[in-house]
Amino acid sequence: MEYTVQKFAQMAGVSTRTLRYYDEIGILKPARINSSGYRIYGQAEVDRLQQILFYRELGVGLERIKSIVAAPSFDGTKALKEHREKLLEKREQLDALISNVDKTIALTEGRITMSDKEKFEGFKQKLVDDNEAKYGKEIREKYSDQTVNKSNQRLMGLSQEQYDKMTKLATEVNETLYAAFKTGDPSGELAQKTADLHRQWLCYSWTSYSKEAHAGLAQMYVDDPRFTAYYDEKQPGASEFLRDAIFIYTGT
Amino acid sequence: MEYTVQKFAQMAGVSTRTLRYYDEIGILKPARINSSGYRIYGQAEVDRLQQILFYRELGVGLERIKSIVAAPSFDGTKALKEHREKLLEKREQLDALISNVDKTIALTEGRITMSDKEKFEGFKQKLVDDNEAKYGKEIREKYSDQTVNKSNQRLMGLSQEQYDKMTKLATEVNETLYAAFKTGDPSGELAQKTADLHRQWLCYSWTSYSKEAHAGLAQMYVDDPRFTAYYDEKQPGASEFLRDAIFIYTGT
DNA sequence: CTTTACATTGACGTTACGTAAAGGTGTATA
DNA sequence: TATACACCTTTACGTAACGTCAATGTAAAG
Repeated sequence: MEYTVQKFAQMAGVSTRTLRYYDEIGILKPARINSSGYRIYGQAEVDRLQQILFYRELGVGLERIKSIVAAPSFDGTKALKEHREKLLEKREQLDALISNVDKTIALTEGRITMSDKEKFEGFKQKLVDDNEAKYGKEIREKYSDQTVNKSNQRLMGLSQEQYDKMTKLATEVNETLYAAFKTGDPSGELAQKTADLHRQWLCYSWTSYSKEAHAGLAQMYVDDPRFTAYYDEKQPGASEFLRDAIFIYTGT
Repeated sequence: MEYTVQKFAQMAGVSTRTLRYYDEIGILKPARINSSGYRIYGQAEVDRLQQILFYRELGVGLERIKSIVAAPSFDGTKALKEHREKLLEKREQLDALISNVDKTIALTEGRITMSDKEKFEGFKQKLVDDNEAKYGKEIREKYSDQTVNKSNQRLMGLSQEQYDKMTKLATEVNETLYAAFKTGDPSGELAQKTADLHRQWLCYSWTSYSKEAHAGLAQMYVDDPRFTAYYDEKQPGASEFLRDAIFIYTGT
């Protein structure tokens, strides 16, 4: 497939000016120039622009991008896997920011207090040195693997301590739910405590917490037989009770 | 609490130059100037800078930010809730980018094909007009609520069509798993199809897909009695079989 | 054959600061 | 008391990554 500037730009979601600029600074030259002097882009340029945009998204300067993708040792696949890591990091930062906003909202509503320092959590970019991060990871993988349940933990990205807490929380949820169910009141103290424990438990496996998602999951506990079977086994109707409690907890 | 430029900058994670610039363009003036001409910032400035940085993070220009936060009708709490929405949107975009990277990696490994257009998914910023988005949402909430299972769908942010597909997929996963289990081979075609269907199903409830998380969940199916109970009920050992299939599928 | 859409190369403008220069201030230590 | 040193000030020029004209040539459609 061949593209003229405009077609190319439209498809990739950049401006024609950007493409010309990229040509100018030599970061992305067209495949060829036709008889009228038009820039014609081909397949290789499509893929290269994609790479460039990945780096750009991560805040890398064009000059550095140039030296990266122009290097003869440039390994596209490896770069992609690194992109992936960085994007996940960026998502963590974004999650931190979101939780910051959540906290700030709670602050204005007078539910909590926040230090000045906390107010800027999530803005600061983690400027991790590539090599350090990589070696650190290798070391961690090498030496932490002797612990039990390693595969699970590692896959979920949890530390031993976190994992222990998580399983302990799961037990607590069950116990509290059982006790709360007997009161019959989903808005009661015990039921609300169950909901809160459940939220805490969730936070170990969720990248970020939102009331809506929590409530959605609660509904799914009722709709999805997998969960219903589990909770209702010991106590028929427990799934619905838990859902009601969570709905009240999240204010849905 | 009072801060000099440096203290303030350090706490907020910005440069002193930035603070001076913000003073210069009148977007954030210090509370007062002391006898030596030093800028002194107070509590109000801390909160204001936080607001500014929220907007900046969203890519809003300083000139626009100025007119927003300087407006006498400026409602901090309302603004925060809007920030939250925008940040969630941004996260969706980021998730799209991550899934793009995942796809591109799969592409280089020859597992799938990708159109040129797909290659740029997630880069384009959704430039939603505030009002349109708001009205559109209100309208959607008003008129879509007559459908069945509304609460669940709405809470999960799914359309009727999506929800139907999701439940249909869940059934398919079960059926295929049952058939695959009988073959006894987790690397076989049927088992791998099960894993793929499972991935598809996941994508409805997960904000983003990653192999690691998928594999992690598979392990949890074995460790967490909630899931084990469900899958093993009809077919003892099904949970572990599914986990093995997914481990192979994700290459873990 | 004309209109319209799209291409080209300059060239200057813009945003949000970085970076240095030249100098005043506050305080701990020799 | 001197002086070192970290901190503050303003002024001013530099920069990255384009946006935005302007002037002009080309392709395709009616």
